[in-house]
Amino acid sequence: MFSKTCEYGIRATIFIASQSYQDNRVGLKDIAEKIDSPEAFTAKILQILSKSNIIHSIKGVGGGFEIPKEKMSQIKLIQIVAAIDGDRVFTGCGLGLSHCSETHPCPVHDRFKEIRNNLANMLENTNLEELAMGIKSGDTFLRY
Amino acid sequence: MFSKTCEYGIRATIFIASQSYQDNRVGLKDIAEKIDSPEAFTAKILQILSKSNIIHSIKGVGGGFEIPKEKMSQIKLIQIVAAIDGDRVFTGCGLGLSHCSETHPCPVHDRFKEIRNNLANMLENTNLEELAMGIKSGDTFLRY
DNA sequence: AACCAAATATGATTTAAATCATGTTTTAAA
DNA sequence: TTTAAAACATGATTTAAATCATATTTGGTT
Repeated sequence: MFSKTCEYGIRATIFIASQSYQDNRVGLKDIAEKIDSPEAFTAKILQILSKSNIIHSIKGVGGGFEIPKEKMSQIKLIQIVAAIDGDRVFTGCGLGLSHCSETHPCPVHDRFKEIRNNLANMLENTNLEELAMGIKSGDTFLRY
Repeated sequence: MFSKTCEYGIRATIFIASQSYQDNRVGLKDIAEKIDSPEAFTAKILQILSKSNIIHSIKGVGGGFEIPKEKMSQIKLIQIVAAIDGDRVFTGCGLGLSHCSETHPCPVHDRFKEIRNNLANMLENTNLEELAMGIKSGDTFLRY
């Protein structure tokens, strides 16, 4: 569904949010460990997220990553996915046609449109705060 | 969503069905051309489909691939996907956790379950015959 | 000002998926 | 019974995604 880059990106963002929620700034090493991801690869992903203004980074000693508490409920899953994977998931043809469209549809065009709309709605309506809550309460997990 | 292998596989199967519908056996070259796929790669995929009993192959001069008309409405999209991509699409975690489950869920577990169920239902309820019809009537396309 | 811990930037390597190439087997027809 | 057209089988190569490695910049601390 999503690229691994995107999967790690979502997990990292949720972890950062769950920590920021209790005013805890976190560093790369900690993030990579807590979401079980390769450190150097994760660093790159965090930079994308940082440039996309989804997370905030602070350089230097005592630096790290954080997300302002008041922004959490505004950040939707779709922003993370869009920043990393682009709109591939939402617009790409289910059968890989490069010019699949309403006027030139593949055989599963309409059926897929519905699935993709479901997905898009879900991503648009899910915010970081709710996801971070599950981690904080121990109901959901970011590794294994 | 699906691997390219699977996308080509679905397209090839639909094309074969649309031709078998009018008692037309088709060969590799023709298939690859009509669905715009690399020939040698397509050959491998057709072998998977053949071994999975989704398509029928005939060797030798005048041979090719076909699907018995009476089977078409019985073959569902999900069989093709399962034969090529396995159950990855239906069971895999949305965030890439290897042991995501009801008792150890990722933060989007329930939300994704719904999407995946939608997808599975669609694939289970879509048969080859209906898809082949769209091609035959010129309403849908298998290339570009 | 010097130092160190952090993020940032960039490029190299590895891995898996996709693609290509080549030889083997089967079968109808001449 | 030879030939040719087809599928089948297997391995090599290419490509893109994922991962690793290394050097640079930044900013607080001493």
